[in-house]
Amino acid sequence: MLSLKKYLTEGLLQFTILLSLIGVRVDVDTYLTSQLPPLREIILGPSSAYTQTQFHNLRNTLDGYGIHPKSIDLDNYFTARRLLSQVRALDRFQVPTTEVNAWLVHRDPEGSVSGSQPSSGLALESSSGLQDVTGPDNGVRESETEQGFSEDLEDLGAVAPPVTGDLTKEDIDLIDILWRQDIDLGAGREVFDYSHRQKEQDVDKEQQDGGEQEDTWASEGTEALARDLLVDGETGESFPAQVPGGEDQTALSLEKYFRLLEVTCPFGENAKFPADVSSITEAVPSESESPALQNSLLSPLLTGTESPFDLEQQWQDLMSIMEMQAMEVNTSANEILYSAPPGDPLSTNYSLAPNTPINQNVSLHQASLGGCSQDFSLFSPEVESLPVASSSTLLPLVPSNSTNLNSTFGSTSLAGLFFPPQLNGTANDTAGPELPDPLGGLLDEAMLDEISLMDLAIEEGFNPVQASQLEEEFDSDSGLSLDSSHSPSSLSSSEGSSSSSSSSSSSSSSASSSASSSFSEEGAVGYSSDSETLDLEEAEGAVGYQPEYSKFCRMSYQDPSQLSCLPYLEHVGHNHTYNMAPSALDSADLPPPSTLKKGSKEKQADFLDKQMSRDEHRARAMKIPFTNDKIINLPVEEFNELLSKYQLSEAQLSLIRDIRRRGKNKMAAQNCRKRKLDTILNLERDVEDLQRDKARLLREKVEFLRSLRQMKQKVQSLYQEVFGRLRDENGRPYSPSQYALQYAGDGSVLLIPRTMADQQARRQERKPKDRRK
DNA sequence: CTACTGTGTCATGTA
DNA sequence: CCTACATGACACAGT
Repeated sequence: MLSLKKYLTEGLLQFTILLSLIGVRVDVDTYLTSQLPPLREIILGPSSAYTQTQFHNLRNTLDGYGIHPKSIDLDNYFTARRLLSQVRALDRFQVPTTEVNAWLVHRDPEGSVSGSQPSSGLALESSSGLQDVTGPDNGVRESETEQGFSEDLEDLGAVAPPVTGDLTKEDIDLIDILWRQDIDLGAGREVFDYSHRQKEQDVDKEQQDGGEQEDTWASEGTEALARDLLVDGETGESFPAQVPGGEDQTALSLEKYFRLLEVTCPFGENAKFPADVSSITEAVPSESESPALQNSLLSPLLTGTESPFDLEQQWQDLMSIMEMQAMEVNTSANEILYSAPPGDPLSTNYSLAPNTPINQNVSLHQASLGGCSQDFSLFSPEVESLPVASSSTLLPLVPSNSTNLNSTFGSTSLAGLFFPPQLNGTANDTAGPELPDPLGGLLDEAMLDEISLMDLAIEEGFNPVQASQLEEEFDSDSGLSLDSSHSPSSLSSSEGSSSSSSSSSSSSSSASSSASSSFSEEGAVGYSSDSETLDLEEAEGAVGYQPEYSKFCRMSYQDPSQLSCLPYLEHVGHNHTYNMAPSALDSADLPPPSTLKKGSKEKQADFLDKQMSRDEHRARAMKIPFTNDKIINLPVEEFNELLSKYQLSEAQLSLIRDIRRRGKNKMAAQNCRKRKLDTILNLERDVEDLQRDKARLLREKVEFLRSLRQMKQKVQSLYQEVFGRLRDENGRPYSPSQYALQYAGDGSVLLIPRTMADQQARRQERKPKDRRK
C-alpha cells in the first residue's frame, strides 16, 4: 500500500506538472484534502473496499455541476479567463475526475504525436498515457498491468461492433477497473468480498438514482440487471467483464468525453468500437458465431455457478502471470501475430496492419472472459495465426473444444493442429487471436478446476496475502530466487515452530511444552518459574502468590525470566503470608507493619488481592498452610509428603486436591490453547507456502505453454513444408483438404485421407474426455 | 447492549 | 485404579 501511495502521489505530482504544462493549473492539495475523497483515500490510505463505489460516485456526483474542484481552481487562478475556463469546464466537467484529466492531458500529445506513434491506439494511448503520467518510475508490475488493461481496451474495441461513444465508456470503466485493480492488489480481503462489493454497488445505484443514470437504468431494464449480475460476480476482482456494470453507471457522464476522444482517435474509424452501450456480455456473442457457445461461456458468470472467489482467484492468478509475463508473452504473441500471413483473419477482418495498436492487445480480454469461457480453445489463437491453406474446408476436422492439450498433442493426427475449426476460428478472430496462449491455457478446464479447488480450500486469508506475495514474486523476474528466499525462511520458521511445538512462545518461553515435561518434576510449565522463586521466597518465609505473577505476565507466564521483569513485583512478592504458621495467617493477611511505603504496599496488596485467583482465595480462607503453586506443581510424592506434614481437615484436603486438579488442568488448558494456536499458525504458514508454490507452478505453466507454442509453430511449419513437397503419382501436390499427415506410433509420418484423420482425431479426443469423467 | 476474546473450570478421554 | 495430560465445552470477565 505504501508503494501504491508513493506511486499515486508521484503520479499525481507528475500529472499536475503535465497539466501545468498545458496551461491548466491544478492544486494538488485540493484533491488531497477534501474535494476528492477517493483520490485522497487512494493516496493517504484507501479503504479500497470503497474504491469502486467512490470512483463511480465521484464521477457521478461530479458529473453534474460545478463541484469540480478543478473548476474552482481555474476560477480562482484564472479569474481573468473565468469565462473561458467555464466554457472549457463545460466541455470537461463530464468527467471531472483525475482520470479525466489524464485523458485530456493525453489528448493533446496524442493528437500531435499520434502520427509518429502508429503503434498506440486511442484507448491504449489514454490509459497507458495515464500510466506514464502517474508513474513513469513505478514498478514493472504496474506498467505491465496497465498495458494489459489498455491493450484489453483495444481488444474490446476491436472485437465489438462499431460504435464510438460506448467504447470509450467501456474504456474509461476499464481504466477504473485498472485503478481498482492496482488498489486491490494492496487491499484487504474484504475488497474481494462478493457481498461487500454488491453492497457497494447497491449503494452506488441508490446514489445514482437521483441522477441521470436513473434514466439509463430504466431504459436498459432487465438487460442492465443481467449485466449487473455479471458485474457483481466479477467486480470483486476487477474482472474486465464488469465493465458493463460500470458502463451503465457512467454512460452519460462519459459520453461527451468520448466525443472529445473521438476527435483525436488515431484510427479515424469507428469500426472497431462497439455498436452500442453493449456490455461485454453482448460483445462476446458478437465475437462467437455460436450462441450456444456464448451461453456456455457466459453462463458461469450469469448464473453464478462459479463462486466469485473462484473468479477472483483466477483473475488474480491471471493478473499475476500477466504482470510477470506481460512483456514477454505479449512480445511473443505479437511476434506470432506479425508472422502470420496477410490472410490472417484478424488483420483482414479489421483491415489492421500488423503494426496497428490492436495487434498489441494483450489477452486481458480473453483472460477475463476466459475465466468463464473455458470452451475457448487453448491453442486456437495460435492455430489461427498460423498460415493455413484451405482452412475453411479443413476446419471442421478439429474439435471445437480443444481445451485439452493432450488430445491435440496426443493425437497422431496432425490435422487437428493445423486446421482449426471454423467455429473457433471466427470466435477467436474476434476474441483476439493475439491473446497469448498461456493465459488461455490457464483457463482451460483442468486448470480452472485446479484453481477452483485450491481456492475453495484456501480462499480464506489467501487473497490479501497472495496478492502481495504474488506481487512480490512477480515483481522480480526470477521467481526462483524469490521462492528460494521465501522458502528457507518459511521452512525454518515452520520447522522451528513444529519442533518446539510453540513457535508463538519461542521467544518468550523457550521452555514450553517440551520444557514443561522436564520441569514438571519440580513444577510444571506455567508455574515452574514460580516454583523456583517460590523456593527462595519460602526460604525467607515467603508465601508469595505465584499465580499473581502469571496474572501480571499473562502470556509469558512460562518464562521465569519474564517474571522478574516487573520490578514492583519484587517487594510485592515478598508479601509472605502463606509460609507462616496456619494460625498466623490472619495476621499475615494484614500488610506488614512497616510504615514505609505502607500506602503503596496496601495498594499493591489490594491489587494482588484482586489478582488472586479464586482458588487462592479459597486456600487462604481455608488456611491452607502452603502455596497453591506447591499444591499444583509438586510431584505426587512430594505433594503427599507435604500433606502428611500438616494436620489438615477433610475440607482442606478436598480443597487442596481441587486446587491441584484445577491448577494442573489450567496449565493443561493453556498448553492446549497454545498448541492450538501454533497449529493454526503452522497451517497459515503452510498455506502461504502452498500459495507460493502455486504461483511458481503457474509461472512454470506459462513457461511451458510458451515453449509448447513455439514447438507447435515449428511442427506446423515442418508439417507444411513436408506436406507441400508431397506429390502424388501424377506429380501434383496433395490437397490439404483431402489429405493430412499423421504421425505413426513408430515415429514415421503417414499421408492419409483427411476423413480418416478426422475420425482418428475424434477418437483421440474422446478418450481424455471419458477419462476425465 | 452486544460481540468477541482470553481465561478458568469441568467433564471426559487417553496413556 | 491412580495420575498426568489433552481437549471440547461452558462460564465469566474484560474489551
